[in-house]
This record gives sequence, structure tokens and C-alpha cells, in this order.
Amino acid sequence: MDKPTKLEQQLCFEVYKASSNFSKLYAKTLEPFGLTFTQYLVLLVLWEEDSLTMKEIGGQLGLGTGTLNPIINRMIQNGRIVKEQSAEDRRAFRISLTEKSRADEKPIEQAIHDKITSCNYLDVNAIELMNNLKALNAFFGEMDL
Amino acid sequence: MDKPTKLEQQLCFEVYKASSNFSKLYAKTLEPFGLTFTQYLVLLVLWEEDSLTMKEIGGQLGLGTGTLNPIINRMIQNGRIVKEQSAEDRRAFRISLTEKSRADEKPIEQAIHDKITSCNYLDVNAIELMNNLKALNAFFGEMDL
DNA sequence: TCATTTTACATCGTGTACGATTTAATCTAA
DNA sequence: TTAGATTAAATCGTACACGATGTAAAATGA
Repeated sequence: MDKPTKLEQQLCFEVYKASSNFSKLYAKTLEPFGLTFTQYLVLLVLWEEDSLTMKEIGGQLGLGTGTLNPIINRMIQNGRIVKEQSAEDRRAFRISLTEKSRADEKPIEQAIHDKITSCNYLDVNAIELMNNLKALNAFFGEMDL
Repeated sequence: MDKPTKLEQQLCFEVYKASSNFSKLYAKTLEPFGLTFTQYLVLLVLWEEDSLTMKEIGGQLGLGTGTLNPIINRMIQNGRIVKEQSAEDRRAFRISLTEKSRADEKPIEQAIHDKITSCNYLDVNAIELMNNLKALNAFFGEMDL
């Protein structure tokens, strides 16, 4: 059987393009706020729960320290977050939001909401799509090959 | 309504992780061949039709010259492709496969097929997933916002 | 307790990715 | 036919992304 190989090629490519498309769209929307897409993902995590360690943030985003460290440093430079050594474990550092980032949560959410809905992108069956993606990612998560 | 915003956040994140998972899986599979995921995508295009210009390859992959140029240069260094100035249009360059790359087509396809099926990843509803992604990407393609 | 191991983070090298600018070749219109 | 616009690549600067390695602090065990 030859079909599955082709299907897999196409699927990985569709995912690749979708990811690229999303990050371009978000990049454009976030640019007025001086944020990149990945920096926005860090804020998403911290808006849920503030004052997390590098490891906790990296765990939620699936990023290692080699990726996360420079991002965190840039966000500190931009006044988006602060980093302080943990008292309990002096190896660890706690990352917290600045007032600026807290104040920007709603406007940023609004900007993204406006941009996305202005394209009617929910016309694609987004819920079904997301469920399939979650199943796919759960798969990846369990296999470690 | 607040739900759509959350949904979009989740969807963009699931796509982001799926893309990351795919490219890690492919990277591992392609490593014995001395290829990265993106370099493999270039080969996929050239296996379909050899001797294309930079623009044509970039067009199919959605990559600009800023991204594609260093990739092409590395692939030339690695003996994967050759580049020659086009006779008709001296601005353009034609990229062609080397014998090595032609010979590796089947083994690489096989390696990927083996790896993917060994994880039973088709258990997620791949066809439905792909159709939804195609619709999503078609959307992105038509809007240019 | 103190040597071993593990853990949290930092750093480095390689490889994308993208927008902006530059250069050279081609095309177009007056 | 030639000045101006367009096009194909190359180059540059910024920002991920990842694996490998380094370092210091903490946890572990005999």
C-alpha cells in the first residue's frame, strides 16, 4: 500500500502551513503591542497563572531552555515580565507579569478576536478540527519516538 | 461572547504543537540521511518535478527567498542539489536533483512510512483532519490580512 | 556526611522563518 | 529606445527552535 505515505506527507504539510499561517496572522496582530507570536504564548500561560518557573512555562509550551531563555530575556528587556530567583530553590527563577502586561491582556485579546472574526475563519469546522488535532497531539505526546 | 476567543487561542496552539511534533518526528527520521525537515520538503517538491527555479520552489512551500536561499545553499554543499543560471532568464536559477537525491527517494519514503505507521498515528481521523486543515489553509490563502 | 546523581537554568551551534533592502536582469511605455 | 517599473535572487537583522554541553544548587544514599 502506497497511499498512506502520500497521505502522511500531505497531512504534515497541511499542518506545517496552517501553523505558519497562524503565526503570521498573530504576528501581524501583535505587532502594535511589540510582541511576537511566541512571546504572546508566554503571556497566555502567565495570564492563566502568574509567577511560574522557566521549567513550568517551558513545560506548558513544549519549549526547552535553549528556546525559552532568549525569549524570556527579550521580554524582560521589553518590560513585559520580571525574573527573580526563587527563595525556596535557588536554582529556580520565578517569572512574573509586569503591570504593563496585565493591563494589555484585554486589549490584546480584543485585537486578536477582531482580526480573527473579521476573516470568518470559524467557517471551517473549527471544533472538529481542534478535536482531531488534540487527538493527534495526544498521540505524539505518548510515543516519544 | 467570549468563547470564540478562547477557541481560537486553543486552535492556534494545537496547530502550533502539531506542527512542532511533526517536524520533530520527521527530523529524527531524516537525520540518518543528513536531511532536515525543510530540506526534505524541498526534495518532495523536486521529486514531483525536477529543475525548478527558486521562485517556483518557494511558491510551493510558501517560503520567501530569505528563508529558501540558505536552505538551498546548504543542500548544494551537501551534494543534494545543483544550481545553474537559466539560459532564458539570466536573473533566474534552476535547481536540480543530484543522483544521490534521486537514489534516496524510495529509502526515505520507506523510512518515514515505517516510522509513522509504527506509531499507528492514522488512528486519529486523519482524512477528516486533513480536509479541515485544507479548508483552513484555503481560508488563509484567500485573505491576505 | 560527603560523594553521586539529579535538577534548573544558561550557553552554544546549527537551521529555519520572515520582512526589508539591494542588485541585476527583464519588461514596458512613452 | 531609453527611462522607469517590475522581477528573481541575494543579503541583512531579528526571532524562534532544538540538541548538546556547562554550571551550580539540591536531593539522594551508603
